[in-house]
Amino acid sequence: MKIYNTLTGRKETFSPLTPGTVNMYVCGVTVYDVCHIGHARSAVVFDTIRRYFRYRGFGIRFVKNFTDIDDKIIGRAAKEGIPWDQVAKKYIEKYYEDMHRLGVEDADLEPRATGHIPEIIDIVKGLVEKGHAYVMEGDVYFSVPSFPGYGKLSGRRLEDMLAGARVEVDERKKNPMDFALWKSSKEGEPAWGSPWGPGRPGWHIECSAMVLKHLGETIDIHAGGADLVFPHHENEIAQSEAYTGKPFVRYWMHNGFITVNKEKMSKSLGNFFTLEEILERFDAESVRLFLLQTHYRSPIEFSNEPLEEAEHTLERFYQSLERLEDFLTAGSQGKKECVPAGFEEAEGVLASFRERFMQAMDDDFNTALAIGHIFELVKEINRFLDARPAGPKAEGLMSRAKRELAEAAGVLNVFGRTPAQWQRALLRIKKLGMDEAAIEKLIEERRQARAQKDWARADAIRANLDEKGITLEDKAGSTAWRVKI
RNA sequence: GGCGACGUAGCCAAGUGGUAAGGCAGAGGUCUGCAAAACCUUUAUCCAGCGGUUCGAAUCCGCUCGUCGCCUCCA
Repeated sequence: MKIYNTLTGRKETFSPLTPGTVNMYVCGVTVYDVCHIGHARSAVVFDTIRRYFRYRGFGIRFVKNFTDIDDKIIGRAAKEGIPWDQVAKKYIEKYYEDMHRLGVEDADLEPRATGHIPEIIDIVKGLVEKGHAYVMEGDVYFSVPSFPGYGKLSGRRLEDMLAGARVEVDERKKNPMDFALWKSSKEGEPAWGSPWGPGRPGWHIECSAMVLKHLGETIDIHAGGADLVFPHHENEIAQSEAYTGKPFVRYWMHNGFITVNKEKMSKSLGNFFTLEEILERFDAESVRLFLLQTHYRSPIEFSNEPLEEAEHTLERFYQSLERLEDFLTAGSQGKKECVPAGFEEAEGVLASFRERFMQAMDDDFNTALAIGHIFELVKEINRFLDARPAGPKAEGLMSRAKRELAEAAGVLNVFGRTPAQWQRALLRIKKLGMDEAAIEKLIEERRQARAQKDWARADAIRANLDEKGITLEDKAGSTAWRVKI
């Protein structure tokens, strides 16, 4: 298995510290507002990676935090007129709601900054004792020049950063690059007691504390969005390694951004789309597929078009799955065995499928390629079924195909529903104003018209449904309806 | 100003040394009462441009152009 490591800038063969088990920490969200599609990308990508590790037989301890105290939460509390911890609670709940819809599984552990104040204080104390941090009027700062490796993750040198001159000027810091480990609180702000007076933790220290407590001094994988590389992860390395004297993280993974008009989607630019509004218009599975159809490190341009394409892709998948299931359900009782000419080819594609799927995923979690392989198999299934096969040999092949698809689907956590569930979900999300019963009733009317060869009447019913967004498909013994995309 | 990434068909997107996956859209065909779907054929002599390394490069190196990111909170 190969993983691109931000620390070295290249793909490396993955081997965990303890063979067979992976310790992984993902930076979650700061809960001061609802999530946008960018947050979803990070969650979905690392959820998929976690699932793949399990699929490959690794034991994995997967930790994802919530930052539930910081300036933005305090600001939001003032704005909404509710206590800061109510802000955190509200947006944590919203986070779960959104992420569950996207098929993101809860982490094994979801620690919060405020649940680790004593651990944070211990580390800050230790850093002060070791001379890596200093106290200034109730604040504690990490001394960046005291840590020689500073800049190794983001690939920059201290001098270069200072030359940038966009660093805030804070006279109390000894060095402009120094960052807060502990912030004294003003009157009325949330505060915890500490050796330096009442205050709250700085942003970066919580992750160091939670990693250390729940996963250990050196962990295998630490992940998050690419915007966390600097300063957040750089600072985490500095404070953690200065404190423990051990390497902090072995593989750093960062996902790429979602862009809008080529620009990074962000709160400050105001060009973001919340998950709430996207999930109002698109089924969650379409969104998840949309996110996985691009390699996790590449940027994704956000717009309706690729989301609609993802719907198409799902439609194609579920239609083939339906054919496959119909074929298996019907069975070959009373039919003459027929092994079509394409049997060998189909068998070949099927036999190599799992291997190709794993090869793609082994290569830095190339979900886009893996999905491509799924569609090669889908095409082969369609082709095979087009040849009207019958008999145990064909059935055996197709039930194997079904199992293989289900297995891959389980890893990516897309393509996992039944075709009927997919259609119902589409019917709901597209708000066509028709329910299943009404559609079935019209299909029955049309069936009768067709039985009498009243083509005009049958076509009128079909046209009527088409106008409302429903396409009919006449199959061997029945008619299926589909939501037009 | 410093550091870095990316530029593949009409669109999306894989592909890091061996001769361009997959999807969408388009054209023609098979199937169908007609459709729809599916399948078949077809759609990049070529991977931003120019040089170089190599038997061989979209893939490695250099330069140019373009786009974006980080350097400030940020997934």
